[in-house]
Amino acid sequence: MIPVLLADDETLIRSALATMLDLEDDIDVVAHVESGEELLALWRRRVDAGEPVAVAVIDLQMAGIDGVDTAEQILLLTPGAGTMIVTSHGRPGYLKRALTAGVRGFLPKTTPAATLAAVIRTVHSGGRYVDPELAADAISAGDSLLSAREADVLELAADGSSVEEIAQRAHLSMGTTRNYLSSAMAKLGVSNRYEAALKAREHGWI
Amino acid sequence: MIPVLLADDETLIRSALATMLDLEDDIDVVAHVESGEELLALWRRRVDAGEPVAVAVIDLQMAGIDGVDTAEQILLLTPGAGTMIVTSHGRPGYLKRALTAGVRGFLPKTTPAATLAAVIRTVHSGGRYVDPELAADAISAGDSLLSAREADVLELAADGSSVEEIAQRAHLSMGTTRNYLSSAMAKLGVSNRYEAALKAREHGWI
DNA sequence: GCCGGGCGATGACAAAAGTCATGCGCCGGA
DNA sequence: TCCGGCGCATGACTTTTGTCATCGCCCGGC
Repeated sequence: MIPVLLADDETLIRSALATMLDLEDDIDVVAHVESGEELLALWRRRVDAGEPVAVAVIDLQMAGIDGVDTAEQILLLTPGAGTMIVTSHGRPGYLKRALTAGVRGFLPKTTPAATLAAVIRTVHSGGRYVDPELAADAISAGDSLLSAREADVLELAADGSSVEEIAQRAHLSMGTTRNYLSSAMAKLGVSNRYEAALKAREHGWI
Repeated sequence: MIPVLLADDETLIRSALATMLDLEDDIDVVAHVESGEELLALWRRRVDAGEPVAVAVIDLQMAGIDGVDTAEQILLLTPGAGTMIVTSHGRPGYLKRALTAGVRGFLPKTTPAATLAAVIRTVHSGGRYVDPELAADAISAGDSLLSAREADVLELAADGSSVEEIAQRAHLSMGTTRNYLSSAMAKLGVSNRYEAALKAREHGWI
């Protein structure tokens, strides 16, 4: 039996996944929780109790700490632990972040159900699995064109702030802020910061 | 047995929900599909074959026609049919749209799993169920402040288009477009269209 | 029958946003 | 050591936005 922990903030989905996985005879969903914090607490408790969990299946977007950060913390506690991310939004940037953090499975929620169990087994036995389409996207997307400051400023621009607000929040002058926005827009091939922010977000760069 | 049809574009979620619902002994998930179009086609086929489906459980956000539109079409085919919406994003505007369309169940995906089956039974027996929190939000949110054109124009502004593009797509002059944007911004209490679009979206008004 | 409000448009103006050239300091690689 | 790139900043300039006053048309309610 593979002891599995499940984290997803959508209770309905989480319960349904747990029910489905429990029908597999080599998978045991020991618990499911609704946040990264709870997952970490539970993971620690199981380790301390001498009943470690083998694989954590984590939703990418959750309130509080997100899926990748959660996985990162788990891997700090238990290097080589089996962690995998499940997500609705398959953005290449997240995949890259996840793989860098040491996550061994990355699946969009559009994956056929049978794949999930299969990937849990793969991850449990030390293997890796990344959704092929996402992998292709990530490869074609390549690295971020944006410099660190350009990305910062774009991120602050994403909620519709004025240059003045962005400048204040980034501790920059307004002129500098506009320069960064301008160069980010040029790199992304768009003509205003909102499009730039949207595009950068698509690429997973901010 | 209550014959149920399930539509959600996330295969993993859809299969998991189907598996879970099939464990209930009075619910029979006759099929699950990944789009509103497929759901409609299947619904029609079942009606023609004399084996009508009792309840359609539909995800709100899908590629192609969305959950509410799908439900609306179903209710056109089979007035009084049991339709319910399940969603990740509980925005009050959607709830209102859904109820107006005749949908009898509206649940966020954060609902406990047991509720889903219970609501299917409620809807099947002619009742209604709306998530209490969402209902409260919808009541406090109130009606849209925006006129039809203001909402149109804001929606077109949401992807970062210039006034010129918005004007073209809305078949308006640039001046008129700016006037609508301006009045929408005033009504929403913000100082640019991107903030306005974000705020309107939060309220479910666009 | 009149009034208000939505819809559509103009024109003029002020305020943001975006562009460009240019400057300085710092760091890291050739 | 020198060059290039990044980070940060100014200033001057153009374009795009946002605001406002004003106009006309049509519709629905009083």
